[in-house]
Amino acid sequence: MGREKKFSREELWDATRELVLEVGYTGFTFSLLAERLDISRAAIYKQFHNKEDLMIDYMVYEMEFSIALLQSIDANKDFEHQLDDLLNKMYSMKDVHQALGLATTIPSTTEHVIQQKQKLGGMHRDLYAPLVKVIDQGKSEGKIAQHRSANMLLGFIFQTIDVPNFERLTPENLIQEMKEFILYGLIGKNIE
Amino acid sequence: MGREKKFSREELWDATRELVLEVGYTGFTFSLLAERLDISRAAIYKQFHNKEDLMIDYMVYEMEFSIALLQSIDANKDFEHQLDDLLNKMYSMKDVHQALGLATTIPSTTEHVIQQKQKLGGMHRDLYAPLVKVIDQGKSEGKIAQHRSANMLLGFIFQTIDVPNFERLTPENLIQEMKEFILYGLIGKNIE
Amino acid sequence: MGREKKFSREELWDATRELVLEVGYTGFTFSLLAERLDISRAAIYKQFHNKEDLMIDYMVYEMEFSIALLQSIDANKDFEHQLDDLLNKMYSMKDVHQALGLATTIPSTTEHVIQQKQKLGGMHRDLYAPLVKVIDQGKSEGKIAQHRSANMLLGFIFQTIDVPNFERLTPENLIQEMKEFILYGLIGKNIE
Amino acid sequence: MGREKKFSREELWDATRELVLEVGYTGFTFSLLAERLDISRAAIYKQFHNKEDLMIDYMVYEMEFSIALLQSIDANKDFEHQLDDLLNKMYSMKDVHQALGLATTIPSTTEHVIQQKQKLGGMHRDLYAPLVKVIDQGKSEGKIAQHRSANMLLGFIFQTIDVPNFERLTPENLIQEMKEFILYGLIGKNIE
DNA sequence: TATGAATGAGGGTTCATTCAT
DNA sequence: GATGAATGAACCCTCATTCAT
Repeated sequence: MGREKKFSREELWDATRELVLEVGYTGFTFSLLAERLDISRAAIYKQFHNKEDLMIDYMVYEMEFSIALLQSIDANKDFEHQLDDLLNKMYSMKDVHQALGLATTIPSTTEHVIQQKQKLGGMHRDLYAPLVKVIDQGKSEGKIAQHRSANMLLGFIFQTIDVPNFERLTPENLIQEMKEFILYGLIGKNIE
Repeated sequence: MGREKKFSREELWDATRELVLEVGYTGFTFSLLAERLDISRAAIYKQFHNKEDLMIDYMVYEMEFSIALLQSIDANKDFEHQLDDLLNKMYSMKDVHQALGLATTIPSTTEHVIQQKQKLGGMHRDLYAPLVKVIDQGKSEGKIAQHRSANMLLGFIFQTIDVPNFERLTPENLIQEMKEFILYGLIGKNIE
Repeated sequence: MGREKKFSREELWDATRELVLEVGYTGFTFSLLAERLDISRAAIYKQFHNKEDLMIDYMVYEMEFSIALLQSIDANKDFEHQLDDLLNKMYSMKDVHQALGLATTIPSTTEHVIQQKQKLGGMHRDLYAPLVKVIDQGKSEGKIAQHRSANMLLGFIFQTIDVPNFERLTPENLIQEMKEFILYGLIGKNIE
Repeated sequence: MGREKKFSREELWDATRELVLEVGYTGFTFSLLAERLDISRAAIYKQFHNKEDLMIDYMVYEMEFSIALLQSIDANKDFEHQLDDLLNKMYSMKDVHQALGLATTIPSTTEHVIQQKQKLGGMHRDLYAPLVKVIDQGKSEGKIAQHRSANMLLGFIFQTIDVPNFERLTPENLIQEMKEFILYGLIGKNIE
């Protein structure tokens, strides 16, 4: 009963991601989204009470995906292989990660947004958990000094992933560069 | 003769910087700027044809300041001291640097914006020039491998500077952490 | 055979009355009505082509009820007792009467509305008929001057019923005040 | 400096009054108002932050006018002449009075509205004050019983003024009818 | 030159109404 | 007959920009 939906959640989130990456959070409008999905603005309002509700739900969706992705890192491999895996996966979610950075700019006007923001806060820990394990593996292998803060190191890694690719390296080469920098810094491995 | 300007460029740029940091590029409006300077919006329009023109000019202004700052690094010191100096200076322009990051989001609608964007591209090189010298110093001291791309390394450094300070370290400690990561990566100095 | 109706007319008019009194005519929406009856909006549209059609039909329904109520005034009692009865009954339909006042604000867009508005006009006479009898009784008892227009006097009575109860009198006291004013005006009975 | 206003406050309030009487508070929109004044909607927003602010200010304006009008009743005349004067003046503000009745339906969303509502409350007393004097005059002349509540009686008078003119009497005759009803009620003067 | 006033385009949102199952 | 989904028109409001003094 009732007629068939013209657009699925999947389609909606895909279009949302595209648009957020193209025009940013403030540039993102229901008009644009509706146009891209070839539906009316009102149709979206049937499912989301307002723009903020939609955006925060989108972010939770992306976060869940990211968590699942990072949780799939094989904890049985050695540190270097785990790091490889980690960097590849983080690189694949690079764009989305930037979009998620906008979460902080969503004003908390509705109860729903407040709740979802709290949820996102909790998910942040879930996202970091597998990464902390990688760092720990590094420490247990004696590769990383015990005293270094995993959070800080992960912060650096996340930042490094977002480096602009001015030199237009291939993803493989770019990731290789990142890996070298992340592991050994400016000084590099081969020196001294 | 004629009426005296009610506001100087200096005041205007200061107010612009404050506002951009407070509300972001999209939140930045002529209304806000006029209010802060206690002048009318129309007065600003006399000097800048539109919002984008003003923003791009502001960025050129900040870039010039940044270039001057980074050019003041003493090329006679050794690599580590230069790097220290570099990081401290970059840290002090951290916020502005983030604001500059918004440059990419300015749509190129007017001829003026297109020209200034090109100019900014050129200035980017000027900004990097003193930094490349630091890297070169590192290479000449045998600290950095010859084959590594200075641009890439600088990109990493810039990214690292922007790391979020979740652990609320003091600036001194934060810079210390950055330095260690930038120099030696995850692996760190004391290992191997 | 056919699905059973999920809601009766009675239920629908009850819900309509509640809502109109709560939110007014313009605040009244099919969404609210559907929600209160726990059915879909479309189900209402099956029975009423549009909002105005429903509202005008609702008013005819209320009018019929009001007519029946006022017709129950016992024409055999004397003037004062009839007036008592009248005021009590009018007071009990006070809210609905106010709601009916909104009828005039319904735009006559459909043929149905136009017809029903005419019907309402006719019913207005039916509503007034028993009241005119009360006035006539007053005249025949020599309480009311023959020359006075019954319609006009009834208009005054209806207006008086709607007086705002700023002093928060009990209904009994309020009705008593009304009665005194309606019968004797400002000057009052006990004077002269 | 700056260009000349295309519309004065006076014009704006006149157009507002017309529209409110034509379409009611909820039917009143900035679009309609702008169209009638032949200006853009945005021009109105320059002067009033939102619809409610405008409406509440309009009501204060009308209230001030009404107060001035009623204060001009000559307190030295006798009761009947004062009442005459009163009814004539109230009749002339009949429409506005109906519009003022809508004040209660304005939602209090902004601070400004809340303040103005309080102000209106105070003005209500100012409006009633000269009327209470008329009642008092009636009492001192022995025309009105001492125990009767002036507020209640004024409520009745206000209601009576709003009676619908179904019989299309001339204003003079209508006022005459009102006066008779208000003074002597149904029973009338000449009886007993 | 600086200003107050005015404007048009566009964003967020609601609602009466229609359509397809 | 009942439903869920979709729609377009209209509303409130903001903002970049222009105009006339």
